[in-house]
Amino acid sequence: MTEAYFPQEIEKRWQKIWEENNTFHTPDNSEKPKYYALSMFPYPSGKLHMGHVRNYTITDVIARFKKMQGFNVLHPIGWDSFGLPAENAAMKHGADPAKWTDENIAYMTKQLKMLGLSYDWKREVTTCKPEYYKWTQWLFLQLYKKGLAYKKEAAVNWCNTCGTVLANEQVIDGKCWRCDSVVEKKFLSQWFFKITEYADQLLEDLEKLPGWGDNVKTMQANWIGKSHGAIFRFKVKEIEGMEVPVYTTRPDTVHGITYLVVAPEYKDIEKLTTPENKQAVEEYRANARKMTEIERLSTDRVKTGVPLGTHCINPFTGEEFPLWTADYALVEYGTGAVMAVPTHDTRDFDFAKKYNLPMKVVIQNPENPSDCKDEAYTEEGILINSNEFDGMKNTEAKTAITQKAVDGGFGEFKTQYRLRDWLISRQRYWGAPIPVVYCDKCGIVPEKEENLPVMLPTDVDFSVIGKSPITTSKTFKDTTCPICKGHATREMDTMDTFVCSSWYYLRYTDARNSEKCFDKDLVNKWLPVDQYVGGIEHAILHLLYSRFFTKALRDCGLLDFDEPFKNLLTQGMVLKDGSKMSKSKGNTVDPDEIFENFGADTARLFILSDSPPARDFDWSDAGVEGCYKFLNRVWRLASEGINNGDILKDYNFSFPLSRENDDLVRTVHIAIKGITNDISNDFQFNTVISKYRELTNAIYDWRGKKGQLNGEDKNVFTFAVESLIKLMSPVTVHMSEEIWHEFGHENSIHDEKWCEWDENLAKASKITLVVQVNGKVKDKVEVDEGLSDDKLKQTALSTDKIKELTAGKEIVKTIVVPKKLVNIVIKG
RNA sequence: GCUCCAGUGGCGGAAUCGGUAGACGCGUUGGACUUAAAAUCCAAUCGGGGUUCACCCUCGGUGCCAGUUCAAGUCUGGCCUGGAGCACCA
Repeated sequence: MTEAYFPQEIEKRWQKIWEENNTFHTPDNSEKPKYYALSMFPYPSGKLHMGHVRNYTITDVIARFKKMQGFNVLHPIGWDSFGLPAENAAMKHGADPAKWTDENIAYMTKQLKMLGLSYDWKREVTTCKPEYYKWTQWLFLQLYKKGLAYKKEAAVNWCNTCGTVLANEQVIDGKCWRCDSVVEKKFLSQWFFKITEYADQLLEDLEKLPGWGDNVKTMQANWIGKSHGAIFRFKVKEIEGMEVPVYTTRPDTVHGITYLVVAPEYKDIEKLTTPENKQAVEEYRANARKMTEIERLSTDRVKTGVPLGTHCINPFTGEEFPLWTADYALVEYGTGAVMAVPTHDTRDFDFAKKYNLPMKVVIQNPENPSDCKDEAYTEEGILINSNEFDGMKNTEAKTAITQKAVDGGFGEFKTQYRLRDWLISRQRYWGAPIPVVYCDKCGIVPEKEENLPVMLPTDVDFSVIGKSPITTSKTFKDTTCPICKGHATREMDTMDTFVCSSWYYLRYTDARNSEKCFDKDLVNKWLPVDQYVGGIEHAILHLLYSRFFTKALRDCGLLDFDEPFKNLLTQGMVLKDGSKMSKSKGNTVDPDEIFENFGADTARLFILSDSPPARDFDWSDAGVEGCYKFLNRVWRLASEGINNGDILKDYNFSFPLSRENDDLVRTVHIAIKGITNDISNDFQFNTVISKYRELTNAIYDWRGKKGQLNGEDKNVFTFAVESLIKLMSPVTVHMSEEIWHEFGHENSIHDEKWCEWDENLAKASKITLVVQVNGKVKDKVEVDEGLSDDKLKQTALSTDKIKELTAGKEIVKTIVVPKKLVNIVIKG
């Protein structure tokens, strides 16, 4: 065995052998229990970045560890390959998005293989290939049949730079998630998925996910935004038979209403406007349309509005109050109208102050009454000025008042969600075409399943500006109606790429099936994913959509489970010099360079070593070198062992051993136990790696003390080094394999069983007893493991130091913590 | 404003149940080897004070203030700071 460690040569060689031997193929039929380890699949942007390296290394180590523990592990990879960057690149360079995408996939595949990842490449999926998007379209049709896909005219988010609409989830701070441009509102007819129908399930089933972080779960819960309240319907005084319904979470304040607000886009607003007010209202509405989302939704903005001239009647009091329009009411939420109680709502208060509208206090804290002149009182309290409800606690009044409305026929209890339906149409080329046609006679007609896939046309002109390139195709638009065979035109929009990524994890179970989306038995056998690993940026988007898809497909009879991802690990970002790696900051580290200079094993080891997976990780060049040195140290231990004849082909030793050898064997067992627990317990790879180092240090120390090794020593030494190599094998996949073979083994170390430990050996023969006086450490004594509590107490009390400290003092009590510590409580 | 997460040496971070705070590493300093360098190895490294000064003793220390306890980084209450998410959602 060479004395020097040459990772590049070793890594290339083993990668080739593994590929030839099909080492990481996953059989569908196996006696072993299944384990599905999954990384969020990449967008083929061109090259891997360190975030990918971290993500895939974490999942790979988990997959390998589980495999060694005896599971049949599914660990697949694929490409989320539809999307704007390919199309933008095509427009810029006049290339074909398909070609651009294929080239990127080819390059990144090479990089993934260089990282030594244990993927079953036979299950690779690529969402932009017809054999995949055929099934994306097929699933769309299933949702359509279920009434979960529908088209409607709505106020939607429009990104002018990307030239397409966006889902609510893709608007961050009023800006496009991709290009950061300010998003506008447009009224367009678009395709939606009815995710709101699953709002309650999506919320409640979060409780079925103890393996998800609280941060992700609360983000989803907040996004769904369930609230309890009431609908009240107010008669319009001036218009016979006309009513304005409002949604409120504060029915208890209904006696304090002094005006009512409808959104500028409210459907009946023109009817509700008197001729005298028409001009002002029209101007206000036009102005609101012009404003961006950001301007409109800014909370710091001074509220504005104009009166409509009409009035509503409060059915609880008979009072009349004016109707206004103001853009602080949102047309998409609730009923689009708000009952305003300035005394008990800060927004209504601000508005009422500005326009000098009346206020009426109806809730009061009896101990500290407020007149609500300076600010709204939004806390709990007792009702006043509320007729028969006076004196009631407001929490109880919510129910009582709503009940009165129910009984009177002018209201009901109502649960409301913030979640909106998922807008999936995109006015872009590089996506899965929505498989519907518009027939001159039959209207909207879904494409027949046997006609799938609806192929993306290739005769398109990418140089067009201001419209989707797909519209330039001469072959795509005109078609025949599947029902009447008459003339029809195809839907020109494609699907949001998040639709493609909402089901890819299902396709891996049966990736090559050309007859079906997936085999039902296979999908139910492999799913749910046992461990999903990816970035926190998908906390709402991809993870919420996938959960919705799973539930919807379950209801279509395609799946037997409710939740796709049993455990979720959201890995932290990879930072450099304290900030996120990015091209614009110029602080990126190229994985290729690291592979070339240090090898993939060093990269894998380092990316796991310094921080727990969920935390951000600061890349440091010194840290990489430190890991490289450590691997050299392990390599030397093995190569010197072989070259000196200290490594035996098989080890074999029996107890009792000499003291030092016994200690080393115990150290190995302690390491096996610790490393196994650390991986099993939230994948604490940073402490796993520190334990690799501790074990390595211990073996070095032991050998340093021994000098020449005798027969028993060689057996123990071989056991120790071989255990170390095996424990490291999920991380340093190539080096461990190389050393394993140098030690004379014929099989792959990756087919080996994980190391086991003996509980009796996984502890030191001696323990350090800590002796405290009044809770402060005063002395430490080496004692044999397994002494009784009484014996420990006696030992503690009999040391010179403790005798001195306790002399002449009263010992109040003595607490013994078995195998650890004695605390002596003294007085005086 | 609301919600969640975090706060430990010069740095990344350790510390099952409340039981030796700072594992392991990075960095720094000193030393060995060497003509020299690289590599490697050894040692020191939370702060203040003391001392008979390689040992040792003592006090303080996990964002802040209280509390529970024989014992608190860990539990409880109240704050402060940073990060993330949501935000005119009635």
